[in-house]
Amino acid sequence: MPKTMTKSAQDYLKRIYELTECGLPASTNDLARELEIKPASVTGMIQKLAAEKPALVEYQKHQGVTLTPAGKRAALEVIRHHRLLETWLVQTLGYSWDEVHEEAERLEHVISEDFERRIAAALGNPTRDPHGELIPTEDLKMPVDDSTPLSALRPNQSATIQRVISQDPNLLRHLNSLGLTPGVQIEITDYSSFDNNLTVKVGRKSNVLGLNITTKIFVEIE
Amino acid sequence: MPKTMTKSAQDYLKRIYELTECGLPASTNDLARELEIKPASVTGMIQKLAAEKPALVEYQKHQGVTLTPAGKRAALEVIRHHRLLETWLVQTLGYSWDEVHEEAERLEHVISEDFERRIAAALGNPTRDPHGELIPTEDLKMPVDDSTPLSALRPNQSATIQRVISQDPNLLRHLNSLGLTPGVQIEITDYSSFDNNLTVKVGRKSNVLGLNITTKIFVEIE
DNA sequence: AAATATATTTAGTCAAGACTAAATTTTAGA
DNA sequence: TCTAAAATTTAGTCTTGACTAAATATATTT
Ligand SMILES: [Mn+2]
Ligand SMILES: [Mn+2]
Ligand SMILES: [Mn+2]
Ligand SMILES: [Mn+2]
Repeated sequence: MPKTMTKSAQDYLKRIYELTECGLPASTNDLARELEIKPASVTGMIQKLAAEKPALVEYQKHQGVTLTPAGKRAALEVIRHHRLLETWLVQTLGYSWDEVHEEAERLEHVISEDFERRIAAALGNPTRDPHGELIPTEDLKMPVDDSTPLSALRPNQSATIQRVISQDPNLLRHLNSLGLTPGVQIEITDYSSFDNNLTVKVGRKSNVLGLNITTKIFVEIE
Repeated sequence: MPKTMTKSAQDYLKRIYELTECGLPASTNDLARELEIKPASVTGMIQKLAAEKPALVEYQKHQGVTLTPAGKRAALEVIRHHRLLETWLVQTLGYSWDEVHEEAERLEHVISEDFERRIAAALGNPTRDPHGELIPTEDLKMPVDDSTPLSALRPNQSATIQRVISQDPNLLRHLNSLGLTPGVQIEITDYSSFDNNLTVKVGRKSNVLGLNITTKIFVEIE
């Protein structure tokens, strides 16, 4: 593995991991948008990552990038740091799930492997972070997630919320106020085919949720 | 205050603070040694810090540097981070006092003010770190330390260890094994004027300590 | 199949922060 | 006080990772 890894390289690899989870290469433009870096700069960094020995990304001009095994390991290392940190900020310092992302984004690059092991052990080797995202294992395998988007459910189905994919603090606070957080049981009571709204019952309260929300909540059907 | 502050600038300011505690300006060479950076590079950075608006250091060629009020505030902010982090790593993650310095050295630059407040509160606003160093207050005042170097004590004097100024893990482990840690009561039973060795009683054990050690332990005389 | 629009890459620039080698002070010794 | 040593600064270079503007390749329309 490459001796040192800059914060920048780590952030690129992490984003490439996320963008290629669907199986397709990550495009320069998508990466640029996610990283908030101009496309020209992204091309430059991609070429550098591809030139490392061993290569961290597989790159062909105009065809996007994918991670090599070494790049994937590096990405999973950062993602493990990030998700353990978020979990730990929530559990031990009383952060709420909408406050942890930014902090973890900076800490993830500087903690030691020792620190990583200590917080993992202190938390009891958790498998999911506060948003329900799976935490890569210590040997850097990403567990498989078999959850379904809430948007795919229909009336009379029951489910448990597994994860919420959003880093938008406002949305997270909103969902929290509705009681829509990982672990919570829900039931679908209505569906409108016109706007794809779902009526979701949590406890004794019901809420009508649009696609913008239901595609971001993933559940396990019962 | 300057908008952003790089890790480098923070490390420079922290070292300048430490080197100027005695009242004298910090020399280029001393800074270079402490920072493990070549003197020529130190000159360059000093000039940059002096040119900031507001200036962070007072600098006259060949005369060394001192901190301006703004530079001192920035230094104390980093030192507060460092010492709170060390305390917290020891208290909540089971680090020993010889393991925390390196980790804190990296974390100190990336934690938010929110994080700082949270760990300070969780620790009960501690006044000293695991080495007994005073922690700057939230409003960035450095408490005064009235402790005496152990080397100044003579037979029949009793004292309590306040702080140990060393970042050398080997020395710290050695002192730990001798029971010479902050808070511990000691008594001087012998002194040799030839080599300045002191015989120090801790509990029921006695140890003969040379100047290399006795100048690094600070005590409160009883 | 052109023509246009979009995406991507190249070329050249910049700032930060380090380094080496050479020049210049300052300090200390004889 | 003059000289040699030590400390410090200057000048010029390098790497990293950004940026803009311009060139080129790919995709989408007509
Ligand atoms: Mn996150
Ligand atoms: Mn990050
Ligand atoms: Mn320390
Ligand atoms: Mn540091």
